[in-house]
Amino acid sequence: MKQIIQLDPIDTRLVEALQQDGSLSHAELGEKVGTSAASCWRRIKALEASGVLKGTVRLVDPEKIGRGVNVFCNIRVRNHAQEVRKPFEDFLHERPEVIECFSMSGEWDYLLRIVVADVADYERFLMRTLLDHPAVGAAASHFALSMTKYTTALPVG
Amino acid sequence: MKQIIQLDPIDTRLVEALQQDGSLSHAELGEKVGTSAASCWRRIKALEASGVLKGTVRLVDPEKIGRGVNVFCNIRVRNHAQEVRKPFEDFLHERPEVIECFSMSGEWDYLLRIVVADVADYERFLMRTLLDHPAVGAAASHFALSMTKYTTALPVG
DNA sequence: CATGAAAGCCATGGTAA
DNA sequence: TTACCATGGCTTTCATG
Repeated sequence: MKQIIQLDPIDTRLVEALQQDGSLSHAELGEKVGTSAASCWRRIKALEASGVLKGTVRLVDPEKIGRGVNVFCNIRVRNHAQEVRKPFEDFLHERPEVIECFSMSGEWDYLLRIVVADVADYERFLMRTLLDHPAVGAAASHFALSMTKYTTALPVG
Repeated sequence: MKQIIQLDPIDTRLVEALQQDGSLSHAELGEKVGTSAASCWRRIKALEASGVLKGTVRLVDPEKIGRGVNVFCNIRVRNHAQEVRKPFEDFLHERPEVIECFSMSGEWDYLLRIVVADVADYERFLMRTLLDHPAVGAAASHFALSMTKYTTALPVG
């Protein structure tokens, strides 16, 4: 059972602010959320300790590095045994072009988001990497035309 | 036409490192990628200016704040005119539970990733918010059972 | 011309009251 | 919460390959 952490109004605004900009100083954060820098510092430490706040990352423009094409791929596994799924999931973790993977209810077992340079690049990945994996029974690919919205910020509070 | 920026080996490692941990100091980065702190500083400024590096964000554990349920929702719009799609996209930008939205090729027009607390929470969002929007013609929802992989780091180089 | 070393200033984190 | 201090990072300059 996962523990949900309750946040007071200041923590809530703090987490909102940090999700938007992780480079703010404690003083700026204090100003923004309505408390002092020292208080911010303590709250952030507590939020890190409780596991609410995770890492700080720098975001990259996909287009600028030639990874502007998003493909969603539904996967059905040959066999639902853990001995089949686990190695497949490990394999996905090692593939950097697989940005997201969800285990799904319904007709398909997994939904993957994959970033590639172009259609030919995806063909290579699909044919030579994904479909080669022994766990994969069936796959259905859907190309995105554009990214309408993408955020790492979750609604909080 | 989007411009793809070519990165030399040091820039590549720099961007890789910053995508993993955006809180490293220039000195630590220099050590990691094999150059000096000053050089790192200059390179980062250039990568920001060229648009490769975007913001720094803090990540939050979805489970810990009660947003552990992911739903993927396919949407078909009533009408493909820009006068219909644009207001719908603006509407999605205002909905914080909509984390990602892609305009899609194929049978459906949009694919949304939505984070909610539980199934009842999703029902409210679907019935009272999404399906109420005049642009929405049809919707098909798929629940994730678990998040197998999630990263913000794109493959570079 | 870009890089790396050196140095000073300043802001920041951390602590004590 | 406020005030303070010391640490360390940011930024510039300069010499070098």
